[in-house]
Amino acid sequence: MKLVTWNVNSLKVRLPQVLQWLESNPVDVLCLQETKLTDDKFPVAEIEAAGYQVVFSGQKTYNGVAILSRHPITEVIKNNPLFEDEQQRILAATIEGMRIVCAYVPNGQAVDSDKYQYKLRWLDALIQWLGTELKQHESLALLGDYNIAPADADVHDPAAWEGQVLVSDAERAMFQRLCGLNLSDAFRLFPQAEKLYSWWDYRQMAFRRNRGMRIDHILLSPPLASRCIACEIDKLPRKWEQPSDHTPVIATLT
DNA sequence: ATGGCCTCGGTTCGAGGA
Repeated sequence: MKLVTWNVNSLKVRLPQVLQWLESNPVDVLCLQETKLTDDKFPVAEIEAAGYQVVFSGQKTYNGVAILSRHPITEVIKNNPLFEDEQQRILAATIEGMRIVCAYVPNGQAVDSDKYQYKLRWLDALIQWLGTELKQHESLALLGDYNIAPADADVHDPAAWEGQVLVSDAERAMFQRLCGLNLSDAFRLFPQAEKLYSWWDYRQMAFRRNRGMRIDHILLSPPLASRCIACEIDKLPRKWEQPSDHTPVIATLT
């Protein structure tokens, strides 16, 4: 069983890459963020032709999430019922007995901005809601672009980023509260090489210099964590022409 | 020192991302 998250930064632009990646990486569940498509423009036919069922929740220009699955998708929820939000950032569904939550956490822009306060409120509400979801679904996976680098090991230059958005104490405390729901960071269940990241800025040749951050995560509740045998970041699509600035993160379960 | 890119909408520049 393979569960994947990938912020594609426009599915309109990246659909060929998503299909190409799936061809060489057949997976069970693929959560996408930043589709940037209204639902009427979502490429359902192309994705179904590739052998996947799909649910999605989008809006114009910004945000937008989708879940692709080899298996039947049921109990779909769009957005957090505890948090009034015009932005389409959450999609939850039950697949093969697992509660799959696809999340695009707000970026936050800067720690002194309104968007940062929105990010913290959004995360607080997510934690509240996941608490209730976990009571109903023992096997839960939260996959997505968290826009949080949980520790300095997840940041190419911790000193330069200290206190900034994506690494601030308040954001990291939110990540720890998520883990406090008894969710495990799949990536850290295993020994990993140093300086592995999931996002690199398009500017400054950041990818070539490996100046990145690990901000895309897969958190697993205990029954799924105990089944998890690997978690990897696939850097290959970041090397393609016209790439997303994020790469897929893959958890393999027995 | 600063910003350096990409996407979108809608026109050729601003907003947002991270």
